[in-house]
Amino acid sequence: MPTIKDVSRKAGVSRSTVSRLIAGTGYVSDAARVAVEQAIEELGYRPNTLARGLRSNRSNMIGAVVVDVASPFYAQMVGGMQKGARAGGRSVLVSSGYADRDEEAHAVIELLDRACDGLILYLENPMRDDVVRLIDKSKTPIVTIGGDESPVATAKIRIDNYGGARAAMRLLLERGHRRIAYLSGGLKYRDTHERLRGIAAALSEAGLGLDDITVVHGDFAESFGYQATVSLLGGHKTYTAIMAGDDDIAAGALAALKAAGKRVPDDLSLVGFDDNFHARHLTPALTTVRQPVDDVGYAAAALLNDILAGRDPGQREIMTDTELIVRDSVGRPARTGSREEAGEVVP
Amino acid sequence: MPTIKDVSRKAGVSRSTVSRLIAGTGYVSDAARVAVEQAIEELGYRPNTLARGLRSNRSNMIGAVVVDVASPFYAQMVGGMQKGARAGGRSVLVSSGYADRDEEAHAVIELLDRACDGLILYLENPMRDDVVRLIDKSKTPIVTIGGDESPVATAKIRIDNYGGARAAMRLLLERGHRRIAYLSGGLKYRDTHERLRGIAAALSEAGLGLDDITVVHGDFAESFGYQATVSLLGGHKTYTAIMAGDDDIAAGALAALKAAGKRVPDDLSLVGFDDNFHARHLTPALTTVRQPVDDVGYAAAALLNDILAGRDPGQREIMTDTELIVRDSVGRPARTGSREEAGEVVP
DNA sequence: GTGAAAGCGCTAACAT
DNA sequence: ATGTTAGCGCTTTCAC
Repeated sequence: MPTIKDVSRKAGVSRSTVSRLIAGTGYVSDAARVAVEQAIEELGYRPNTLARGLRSNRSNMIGAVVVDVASPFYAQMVGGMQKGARAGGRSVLVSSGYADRDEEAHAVIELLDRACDGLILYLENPMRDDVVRLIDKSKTPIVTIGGDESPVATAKIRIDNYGGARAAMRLLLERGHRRIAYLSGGLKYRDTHERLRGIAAALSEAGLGLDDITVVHGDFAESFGYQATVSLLGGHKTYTAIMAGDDDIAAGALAALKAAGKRVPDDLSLVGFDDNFHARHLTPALTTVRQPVDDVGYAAAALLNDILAGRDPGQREIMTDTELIVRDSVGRPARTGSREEAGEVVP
Repeated sequence: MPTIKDVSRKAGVSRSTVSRLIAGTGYVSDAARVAVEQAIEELGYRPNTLARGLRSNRSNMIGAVVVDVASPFYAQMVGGMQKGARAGGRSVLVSSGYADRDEEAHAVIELLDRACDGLILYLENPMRDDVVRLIDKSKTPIVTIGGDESPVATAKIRIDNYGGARAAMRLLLERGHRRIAYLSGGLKYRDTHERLRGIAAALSEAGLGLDDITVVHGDFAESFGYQATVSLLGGHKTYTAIMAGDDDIAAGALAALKAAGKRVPDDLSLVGFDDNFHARHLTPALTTVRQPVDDVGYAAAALLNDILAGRDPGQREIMTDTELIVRDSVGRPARTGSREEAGEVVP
């Protein structure tokens, strides 16, 4: 591989001149420019990124930690980051934290070691102290997505889980549902809490509270949705609507509902969260809350580009909106929903 | 950030000793070891990857080009690569080629520039000549997934598209289907051709040929599946089974079938390909061919680890098997399928 | 406008 | 077993 030295020799100039031309910094005469460009062309010269990085202490890479790249949700987010990073001439190095504190620490350290210019962090756990210190010491700018618990964040992108959950619950309420079960994801995930707050807000607008619905805590998994729904159906209470903590849970709930001979939305309504890939493939197509994952990834990378370029990004905290995607899984409560309890009658 | 120099000073030894200890190469006395380890600990020293890479011309990164990280299929593959790479102490730098020749070239060049130790390539287009030359010049080992058209491959991982398609078609044939339509993906994708060969093989076993079924070429997209199925249904021929080039096409076909009031599998059977995330969420759950995407990613990274370590990987070409996942979308042909044409009667 | 020179942090002969 | 030295390829004062 030819080096800058080869180019300079061939062009009959000094290495500095070549360097200046490439970097576009400083003046270069036209004669020199032509000679150097030709030499580069003929030699097939490519600057050595490692050397450049060592010298300038910049790798032109953005590091990203997500829960798991293999999951469609995060994959989309990473896709957005790549596009955003590319706009600033950077690449994205991704690592998975698998929602485990030590794995997350490991991932961050890996990226820091590789001298990433900045980090985008989607973490599920509070950051380990040693990692916090490492970040501080390296002065690497950090953009966090979602959580706000990280003390090291230079800027934050937040997803409006609160508003999304509120919109979903509002829809249920507006359609007249009162006997509602919420199949929540695990309490260890931070999104869970925000969504719960949103639900409470919607309920409160209708003069209700969380106590007026049934909340079951589990995990963001299809199996939880299935089992919880089976339990719900077997219990003494009756329901006209189920809200799921995410679309996986919703898929499980739907399967259980079908297995029990319940029609959706005629007998029961169902709402999800995320607008995952499979949401619109369910039958009926799932009404759910879309998170703008790719936009979020893009915005995070763009923000980092700004920060790294010394540009003021304007805002240090960006809230991205969710969107209620109305499909076919929500209807009005069945009048005959609960003959045995002549409870609330909805118009 | 402390450097090796700081460590050596603090430990009262030379930089070489520190370097040797870290690299685990050469002898280090116990006294020195203790002193150095303590200094590293106290200083919070982390070796500078860039400097190390510049010196040794190794980045400890594996570069990967896939069609699009944001798509669940490739995301899973990348997930596998990460696990495989980590086993060898390497990270994965991913770039998307978007099935475009120049984008793919751009992606490969980016990875090469970053001094990746080896590359995993899932390309949809023949590699541009200048890129081929670049790879040759850099002597970077290459593992290709799927395609075999790349002249630069050090090793290859292949997915048995041929066997998978054959198995799917065999299933249809065994169940008695003869009026079959195949909604193929675009001819520009190489998988398309292999699958077509597999289908031809299965047909030939039954004494038939490709001419005995209807093949429609389109794109690997839901919209194509939908439109093609609408056309099929509106034509003068009748069908008892549809085989789709992938699960997206199958999803579109299913939607069109439902819209036309056809029941699956009672009126028509449907098979997909890929076992995408949504396959089992369709109603009925889709019978399809699973590609072991994550295994493939893992294997590719493991292969590269072997090659880079100078170990003989045993095989330079690994064929990974596909698996027929039988769910609920395939049945026997409806007896009354085509009253108007008293064609073949199947048992 | 251009070149000389120093040095980023590390590794690997080579010498001791 | 350890230190000395040179240099990987590049950027960046500084001097002219």
